[in-house]
Amino acid sequence: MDSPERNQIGTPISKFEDSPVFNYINNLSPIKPVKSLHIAQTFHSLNFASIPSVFTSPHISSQKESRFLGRHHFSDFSKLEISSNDGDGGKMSTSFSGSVKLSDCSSASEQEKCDIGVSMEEFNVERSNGCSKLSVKLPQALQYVGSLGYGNPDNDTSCCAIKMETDEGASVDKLPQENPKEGTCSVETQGQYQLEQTKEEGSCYDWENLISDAAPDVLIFNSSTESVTCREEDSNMVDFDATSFALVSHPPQDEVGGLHNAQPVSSLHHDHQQQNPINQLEEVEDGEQKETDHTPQLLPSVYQNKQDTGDLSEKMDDKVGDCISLGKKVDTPQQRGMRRRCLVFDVGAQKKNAVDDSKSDSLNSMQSEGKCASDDKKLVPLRPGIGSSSQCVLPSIGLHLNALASTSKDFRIVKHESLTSVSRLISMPRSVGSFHSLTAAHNSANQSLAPNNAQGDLSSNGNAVQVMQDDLQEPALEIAEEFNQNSPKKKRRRLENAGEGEACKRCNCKKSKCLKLYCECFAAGVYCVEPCSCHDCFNKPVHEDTVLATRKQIESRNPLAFAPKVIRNSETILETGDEGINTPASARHKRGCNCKKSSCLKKYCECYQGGVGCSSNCRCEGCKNAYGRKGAGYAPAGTEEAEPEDEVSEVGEKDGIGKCQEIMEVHKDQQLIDAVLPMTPFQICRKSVKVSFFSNGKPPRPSLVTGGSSSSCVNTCQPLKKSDFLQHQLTFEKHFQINPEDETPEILRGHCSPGSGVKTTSPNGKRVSPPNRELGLSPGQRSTSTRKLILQSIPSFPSLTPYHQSNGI
DNA sequence: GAGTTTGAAACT
DNA sequence: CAGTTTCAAACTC
Repeated sequence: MDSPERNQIGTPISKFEDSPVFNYINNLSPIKPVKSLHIAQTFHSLNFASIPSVFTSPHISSQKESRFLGRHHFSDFSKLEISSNDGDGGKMSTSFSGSVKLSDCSSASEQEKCDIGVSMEEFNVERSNGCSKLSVKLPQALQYVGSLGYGNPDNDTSCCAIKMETDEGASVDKLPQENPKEGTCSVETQGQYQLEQTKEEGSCYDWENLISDAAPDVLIFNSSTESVTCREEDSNMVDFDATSFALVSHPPQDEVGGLHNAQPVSSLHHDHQQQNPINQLEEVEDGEQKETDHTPQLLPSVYQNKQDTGDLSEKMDDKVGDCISLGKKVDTPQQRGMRRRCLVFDVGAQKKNAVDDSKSDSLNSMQSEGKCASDDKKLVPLRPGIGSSSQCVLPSIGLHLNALASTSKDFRIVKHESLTSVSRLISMPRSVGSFHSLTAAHNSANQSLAPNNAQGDLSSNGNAVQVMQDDLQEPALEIAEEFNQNSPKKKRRRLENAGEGEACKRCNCKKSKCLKLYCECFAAGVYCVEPCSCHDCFNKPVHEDTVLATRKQIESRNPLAFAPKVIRNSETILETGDEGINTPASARHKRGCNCKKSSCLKKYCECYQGGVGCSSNCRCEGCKNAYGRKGAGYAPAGTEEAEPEDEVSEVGEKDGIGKCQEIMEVHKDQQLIDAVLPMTPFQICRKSVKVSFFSNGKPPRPSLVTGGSSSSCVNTCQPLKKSDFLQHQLTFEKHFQINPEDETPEILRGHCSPGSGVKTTSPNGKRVSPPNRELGLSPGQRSTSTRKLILQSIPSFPSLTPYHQSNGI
């Protein structure tokens, strides 16, 4: 099995040895770097192979999924691997290791364990198999492998190298033997096994070393700090040899690294997983020899972790810096692609991890929010540094999205969400998840209260998502800054200050236990988060069952209870039969308001709050809704602004039938747009439109089924000034260019917002300007509103479906 | 921050 | 379906 690879390895090794880190490691442990070279080389080749995959978006999703699935289907994995590997003895060995780990995972209840196992398996599979078969059988793992670049000659070489190592290492033989043990045993067993191995092999690892080598992942996994350590490891790797090492670690590390940099919290798991695979592979396959390789990287990190969490921030910074340096150092287009990819993966991975953690770990992690929060805080300071590098920042994008999803206004929440992954995950799945869905066929985000119905629609935008990540760096930085200020009160204040945009849902429920629609969080389909001031809150992941049951109950009463309250104009028109109002921006409240004293000029009015005009569905009295009075069509923004009250035309409500034509016209326009433009969140909203006419012109309240747009969307849009829908679309195509002021990707801004985005054509074919409003919003407000838009809109989608179906994988 | 107002949600 | 109560957000001071 000795392949030319070894020869190739030479260079990298030298670099390794030269690095201070390497020296340090050597001092710590007797292990010699020789074999590490092989490993590194192997990975390196893998990395190169992966490069091609980088450009293909599908991989990302696959990766995520693979991991996620992997956990659940470990047993299958082992089987598959075995079958595929039957041909080669060497391959068999590798596959075996993988299978073993898989079995571990399956047996192990802990996610961490599972994660490790999965990652291991993936790697093993890749190496051992190098075959497309595996990919087919194991889409998840395979995809990941595919990203590595199986088809490429490089890949083959890498595989060979691995095989050689396995063959060479006595560990290989041992692996099969141990498999039975591990199969039943948990990860811990693996650690022991490794220890035994070390002992047997004669390697003189200390307990610490063992930990780092064998079980670092397991031990450290959960804590965010550990992730940091991983990062350090990664960074160290990078330092060793920017070119070779960075590449080597990249496939996994990049993802991890990128995530870490950007999103320390969420990325943690990934890092561990990814790194673990490497380490484990080395350990398992190479046994003693490979250990040396690992030790250099692992030891430092481990030690650091043990020493202080307090230093984490510093470490993080260092790591970040390293990552950045890596990115810079290795800037070949390919690598770039890798990074991006990694980022993307990270995001997805994060979700998965978060989801997995939350779920598999069973609420524990979620419950331990407080703990997470602390970790988060630690991490927070680091972020700014992260922002320095584009790559690093990119990962953070995921957080940003999360923040957006959960609460457009407060990023602080985002932090919690990402870190804790518990409550806010819900939101994450939706927003991010939806986007993720783009990449990943199925988002696991079970936690999201509502299923990601929109995901499918969004999937088309996968590329856009990636772009967003790149573009969102600045926002990420802001987030980091915001994180620093984290008292709930401050958050609240901010929200209040933020102005109208309702960014995040934060409730203050006292008697409803956040299990009724009174609760904004619950109504929005998200779990309550720290910023909430609710009492006796049951709207938390811990009480998922209760939440679901209650939700079901409410939905049984009113299927549209969780549907967006505000409907896009086309929908509205159809539903309400109000066409008159149908200016493009004429979104309408699903049920209409019932205001009597507020004249629909205050937020008491849901229509007003949603930034939409009142419609025939409204039973309001003395309506002066600036966005459009009941019975009156939406007036062009300018008109309304000029004199909303003058318009008070109480134009009789048109009969739905009579307006059919207009409606149809609108529909046509919409269809046209849809056909031409790529699917955007906004579009999603549209699609949800249901056509239903009612003789009386008023549809039953629940008549509407809006798949996509959420009330939030509309709401958020409201602040937005009139902008062309087309323009937004174009913007979207441009890949979410970020407006410097808003920091929000234009996509987010415009798409969902019916108000802003919709410069659609009126029934007449004239362009209607959305209600601009009296609510003159400052740029900042707009941004918030836009953010909110995205997030909220997403949540609303899922609301119709059961929360936890997401796992459906 | 406390109290009031308001209208949706829930209940009867 | 209508009326009443409950609830929490919005608003005011």
